[in-house]
Amino acid sequence: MGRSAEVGTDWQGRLRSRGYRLTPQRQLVLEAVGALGHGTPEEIASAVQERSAAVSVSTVYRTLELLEQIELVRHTHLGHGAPTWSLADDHEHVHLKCRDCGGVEEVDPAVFAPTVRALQEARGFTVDVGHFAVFGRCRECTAALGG
Amino acid sequence: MGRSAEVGTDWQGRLRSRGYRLTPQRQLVLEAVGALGHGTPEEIASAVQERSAAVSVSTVYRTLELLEQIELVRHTHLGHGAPTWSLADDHEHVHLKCRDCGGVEEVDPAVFAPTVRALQEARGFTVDVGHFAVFGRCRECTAALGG
DNA sequence: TTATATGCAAACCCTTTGCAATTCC
DNA sequence: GGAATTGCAAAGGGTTTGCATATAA
Repeated sequence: MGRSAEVGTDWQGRLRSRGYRLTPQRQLVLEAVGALGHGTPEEIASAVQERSAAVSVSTVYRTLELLEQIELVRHTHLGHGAPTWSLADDHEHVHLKCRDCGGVEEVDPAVFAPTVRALQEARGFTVDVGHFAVFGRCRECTAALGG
Repeated sequence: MGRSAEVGTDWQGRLRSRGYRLTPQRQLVLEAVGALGHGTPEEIASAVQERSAAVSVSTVYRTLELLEQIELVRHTHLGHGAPTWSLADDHEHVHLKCRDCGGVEEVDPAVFAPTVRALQEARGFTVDVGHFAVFGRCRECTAALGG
């Protein structure tokens, strides 16, 4: 949380080259995602509004969708609530979500390499390991179960 | 879809032994999940209502939660919409969801064995492979991308 | 100038909740 | 009889949409 990342320098070009306009809102959203590291649309909207009062939530949603299309940001589903957004070129990782305590830990995507390879070969399916969290029970909660 | 499964015979005992009551609504929900194979709360409610007109949606939600606690049903998040519920003792599988066409295919959980083992050893994290779908791009959509 | 982007408010989907009436045990 | 369960309707979170206004190019 709060780990900040640099926004890449080519974002203006990525927008322009596809005929999209460069607006203050888009810049602010992109910077907020970078500054937050992870954030829900609500959190991103708050961060943006600290800098510019009246940026609407709809604009945040529309902007995130747009920025995702041009691969500047991505989002992950951690569970029931809102998804969390981060910069696309930030260090990728997989989220482990505990069913009992609700805690989220991060793990290197390399752990999934054998599975990713197997699905590619068996099904021609190219996995995006980070999009959904991995669900289960963490060490502490397993221990607390007393088993 | 629509693949039906038998509801186990001990469900009445599982409810009673924990002090829960046996109600027509609970039986109907459980049977509907079995008959549907997979279903969203909305779909389950519809199926139930064909048999008994005025079973409310709230009851379906409350019942699914209860039946999950006593491990008679389980649910999976396939993406943005409502989760899909199935019988707990039905053949377990992992869902592969395509980012482009939105299609869902099923795969044997055994594919995840190496990853599950690695997470257990490295983190003490016990994975429930079926709870979230695996996201990516299916063979057809990859081909359609033109190489 | 004008198509694109925004703000606002209302609508939307999915789910939960409070409460009075019902029902299982 | 009394606690557990239900139905209803309202509220809740998260997200999308229609439309008039504003603005980047």
